[in-house]
Amino acid sequence: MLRFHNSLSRKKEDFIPLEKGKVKLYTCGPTVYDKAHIGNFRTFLFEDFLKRVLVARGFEVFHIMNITDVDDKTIKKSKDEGKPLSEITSYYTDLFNKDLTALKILPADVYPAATDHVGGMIKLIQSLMDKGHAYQTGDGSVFFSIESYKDYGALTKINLAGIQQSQRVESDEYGLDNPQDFALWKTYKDEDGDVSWDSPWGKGRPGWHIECSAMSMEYLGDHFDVHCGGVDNKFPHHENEIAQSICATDSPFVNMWLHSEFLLVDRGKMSKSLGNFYCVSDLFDKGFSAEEIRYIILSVHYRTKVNFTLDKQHEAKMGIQRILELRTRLADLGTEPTADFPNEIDGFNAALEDDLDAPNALAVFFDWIRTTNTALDNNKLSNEDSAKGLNFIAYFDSVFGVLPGEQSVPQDILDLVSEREEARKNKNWAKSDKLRDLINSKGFIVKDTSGGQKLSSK
RNA sequence: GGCGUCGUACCCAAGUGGUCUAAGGGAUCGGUUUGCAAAACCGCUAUUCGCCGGUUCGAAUCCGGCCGACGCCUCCA
Repeated sequence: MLRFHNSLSRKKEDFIPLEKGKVKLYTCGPTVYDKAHIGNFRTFLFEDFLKRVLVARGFEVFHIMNITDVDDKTIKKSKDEGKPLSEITSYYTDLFNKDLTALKILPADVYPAATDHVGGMIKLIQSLMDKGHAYQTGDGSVFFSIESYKDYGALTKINLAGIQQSQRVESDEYGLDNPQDFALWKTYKDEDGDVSWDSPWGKGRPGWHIECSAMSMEYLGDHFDVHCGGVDNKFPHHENEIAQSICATDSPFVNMWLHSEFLLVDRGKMSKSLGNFYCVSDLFDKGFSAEEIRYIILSVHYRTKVNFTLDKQHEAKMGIQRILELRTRLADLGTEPTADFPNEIDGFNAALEDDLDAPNALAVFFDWIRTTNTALDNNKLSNEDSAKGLNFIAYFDSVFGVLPGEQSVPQDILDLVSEREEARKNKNWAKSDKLRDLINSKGFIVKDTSGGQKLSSK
């Protein structure tokens, strides 16, 4: 039985989907105004891990990730660069997709864009107006009245009386019934340029929170299973989403809220001035592989802050190497086809099912690796055991995605290896060692085993 | 000020009332193996879980205080 820590109850709860065997999943996507950084991808990798675990445990997952392509930041960028909003957002959406693919993140079923769903948002706002949960201010904007929803603050246990008043009061926030009321529809301002839609409340654009409500409901229905995001989205974003969704539909909204913790770099927030601000492409430039990035991030529990440092690459590299090493040993041993797994898979699954305890799952897996290596050393592994082991490794990787694909070896390396073979036959150790160094300098590791030379990439 | 998370070996990191004299990984050193290496395996590295009290037959795990780190309350994942 899968259990997840539900942010609503702050407890681990048994996961029971609304429809048996199927999971409706909504994850907050990027605002496409700039390159996404490694912190953003901590969350996307957590969500990918969640999805992979659900799939591995036999669930059919229907996954929606929105693209926020209209908001203050995108509009500002478009103005600053003097380009149409759509040009900016499609450029950064493409970059985002490239990063997702590069990091082996399984694609969502649909990536709805906010600008394609303004109609749905207007309907929701209308419903809120009709039911008295929303009101229009003097300048034409529409706000949600948090006092109209008695359970407001359930997610973050927010104490409205004690909340610190924002120092800043924007023009469209004049005339609010309650300073914490949030915008559903923002009336048109000159700086919005040509970004506007017509609505029953005049020309304008939607507020941020309403887009997730509209798009999740459009694809997943009023009531669905899981909604994820980073912790910083709990308030106000998710709190507001819950309020407006429930008030608009009079239906329960989301059963299970999962939030991933922050990624820190050098123990603090990333900042461009400190030079510790990394985009995915920056890390690739520094020689990180996608698998190493995944390993570093996934080897820490999603509700624990992860401190990203460049020196963790080595740890990741070694861990991955250890797994690949065993995979090669098993494949070399020979196999007898079987669909079974080693018994250790039970402990592995138990860890995953206990609120995605990846570190524990890794511990179980590495324990098994040691046991299996010992058995191999003692010639105590059958071909069937070997096949089971390979199945386990494949299953492991279907969840973690940290094993690189087979890499072809260039011909010049193969030539050096056969030259070395010749030298070894003649016990010309000096030449053999020299060739080993040369091969090493070209990015490959050669090992001498009882079965001859073995090549692997560094 | 309000809300919240966290502090476990040299480093990373699980565990959250007894099976904990605390998993797993990385690193170091020693050993087996090897032409030498590499890989693999074995051993060493926390009687202790930020500090101080308390509850309990029993606490890393619960409660209180203190110290320290971090986050949200500003359309930042």
